[in-house]
Amino acid sequence: MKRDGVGKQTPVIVIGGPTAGGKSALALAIAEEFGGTVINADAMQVYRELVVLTARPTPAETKRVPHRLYGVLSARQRGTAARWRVMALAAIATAQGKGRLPIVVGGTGLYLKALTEGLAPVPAVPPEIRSAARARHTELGGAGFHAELKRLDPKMAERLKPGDTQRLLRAWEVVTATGRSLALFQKIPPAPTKLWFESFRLLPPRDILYAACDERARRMIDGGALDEVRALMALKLDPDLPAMKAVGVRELAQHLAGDLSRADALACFQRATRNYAKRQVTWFRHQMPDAQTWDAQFSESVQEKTFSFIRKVIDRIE
RNA sequence: GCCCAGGUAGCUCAGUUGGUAGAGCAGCGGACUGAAAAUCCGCGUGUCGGUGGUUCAAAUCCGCCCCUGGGCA
Repeated sequence: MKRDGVGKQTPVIVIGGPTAGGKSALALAIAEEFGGTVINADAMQVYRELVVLTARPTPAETKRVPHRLYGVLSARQRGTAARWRVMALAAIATAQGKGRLPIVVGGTGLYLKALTEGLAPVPAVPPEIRSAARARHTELGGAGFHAELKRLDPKMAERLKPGDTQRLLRAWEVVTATGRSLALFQKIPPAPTKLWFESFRLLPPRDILYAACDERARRMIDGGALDEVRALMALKLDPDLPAMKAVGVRELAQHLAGDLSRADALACFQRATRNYAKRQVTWFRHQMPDAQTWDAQFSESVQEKTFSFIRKVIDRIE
């Protein structure tokens, strides 16, 4: 949106929105129209083992236009917002170096925000401290751990709920490792990126979105998701790994283990997809307010509106 | 036809010895800075199957009727 001091630079297109809204199709269309590179901003599509379950672009699609950051990590690795950000920045630079329009697309709002607004400059927390945090949390329980954090870092404790395990752990790790509150790091203004972002969000009406979620889960289960989960389970990974938390993994694994009928597994999978989509809608509604908004799922008219918007923006620099 | 067991929120069900009802899930709203497809927070009026009755008071007790399972014929 803002391009003060960016000179003759080209924009970076950013597309966010809930799952099953057609973001990937829009990204692909833009890439073909403007000569772009699609860059994944989805926390789960980065894992190699998750293809069907994350609706990763097909080989036919990736042949039409370059796609980056899909399947670049193994499920046994831990992706993070920071790690993704580094990769995304590199992918953007490479695309621009080749004269291609970078199109960053994905449903992981945090990643998109990390890219466009930067992250707090917190030093890496040593693994020993991370596991110590976990051990301490198990030992004390949520309320006890929260009380301890209150002593170590009153500011963070105040804004976190005792049930919010994940953020509690992070706050504890950061004070323990650095001696400073995470809140302090977060107050440091991030270094400006020099990149010029043009952001879009696709927010379909709820009934259409939910129908698309149901359809998506059904297609996945019919399209090889069960085999994919079977293979993933055979890896016997730590269930705490991010890849193991992908929507559908738990539900389909339960079916494979015989604990859930196929119909029930599908119903649970669909429900989980809808729940996830709803959280994304809330996120994009409030955390990405400056984006150009289409209150619809992907369609030809959405595509046309987006194209003409981008054309206008590009014309201004020539 | 008879005998059991049920009919309570969109769904699954709680509801103590009568004091006009509440959980989980769903749904809705919200938070969100290195696990984010994660992790959390908030929101509960519904003909208690219907209808008569007993009672100051009925989801709760009694009668009749309707519906759904299961069993006996």
